[in-house]
Amino acid sequence: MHRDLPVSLGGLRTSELATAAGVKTQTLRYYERRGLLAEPVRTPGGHRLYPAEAVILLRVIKAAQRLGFTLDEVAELLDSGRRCHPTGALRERAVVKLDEINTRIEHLETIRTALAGVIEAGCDSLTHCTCPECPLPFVAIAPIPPGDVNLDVDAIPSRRTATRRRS
Amino acid sequence: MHRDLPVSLGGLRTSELATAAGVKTQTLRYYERRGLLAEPVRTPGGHRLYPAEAVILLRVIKAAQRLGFTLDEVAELLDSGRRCHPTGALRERAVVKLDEINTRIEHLETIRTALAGVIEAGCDSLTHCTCPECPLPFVAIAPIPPGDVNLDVDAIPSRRTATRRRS
DNA sequence: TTGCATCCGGTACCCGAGTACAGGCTTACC
DNA sequence: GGTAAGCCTGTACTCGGGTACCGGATGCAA
Repeated sequence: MHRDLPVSLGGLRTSELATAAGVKTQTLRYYERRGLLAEPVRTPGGHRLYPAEAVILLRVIKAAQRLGFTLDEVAELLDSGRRCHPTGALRERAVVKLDEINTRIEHLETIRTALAGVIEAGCDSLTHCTCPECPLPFVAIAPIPPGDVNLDVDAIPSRRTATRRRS
Repeated sequence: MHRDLPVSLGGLRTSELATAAGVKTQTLRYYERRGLLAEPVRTPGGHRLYPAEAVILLRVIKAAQRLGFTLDEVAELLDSGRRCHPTGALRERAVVKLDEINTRIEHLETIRTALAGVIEAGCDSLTHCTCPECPLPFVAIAPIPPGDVNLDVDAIPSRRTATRRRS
């Protein structure tokens, strides 16, 4: 292998990487804190110098986000990908995530149906609707779905901070 | 009209209303701060005494939440319902909300398709996938959908606080 | 060498819908 | 009167994914 073409003579500066990956410079430091980006080499003065591969890594992170993974999950997937030979980790995660997405779609479809009913019936007030056979009281029967309209706060065991470092 | 049956002799205590409506007592005070619940009468000692209708109001709020409305929207709908004769406000809001819900469902369906593709192809790593014709790079093409997986932060003009009082 | 752009770490803040806790007061019952 | 339960206000915290701002240091070109 020959040497790579010189990339900004020694690495990418924070703003160069940010521009190349389409994120803000603050986001890079945020990802570093979260453990998604390894701490890069520094100049003698303390400025970060990223390797060219960092651009690809950031694209991968964004792709995984688009698939519905949280940054914590992305970090874990990247970690398990680094540590060992290919296992089923990604696949398993994807299957679980798919299930999650399906559940959320179902909840939203329930809402859509109820909302369409309210529109169709011509409801004109939450409290004193004058429409005949008003469906509003029946909306009260269904539970409030988690995760979409209201934030889903169950299944969160450990307290965490946005400024934590990686384990 | 005869007098209502005595309800706890003068009104509902905070915990009585909370229990009757299926919410926490703190939530009642939170709703009061948000302007969803009017400030109730107090005992000489400063304890809140709610009218019996408050239970119904809370059920209405919960029903509206189930339809996908935020508390701000619910507050507005309740307000416009109180101020004037039935207008199309609720209907208009519901139509807009329905559109919102549909958009979110579409985003989630895009994610679902991509995720199913990843599972079907048998991807085993985010960074070094060994599967043939890996779909992962193509995931990078679609934009990150707002509102669902990542929080939607556009279209927020005014700064607001959770502890504000109603206007 | 001067001047300006960029970068540094640290902290605080945003969204929504609550929840949690501290320290003090009131109410109700015995 | 004593005591326990409930209520009060006020503040801080949760989730996730970043943003915004600060004072100070560094990098680079003219």
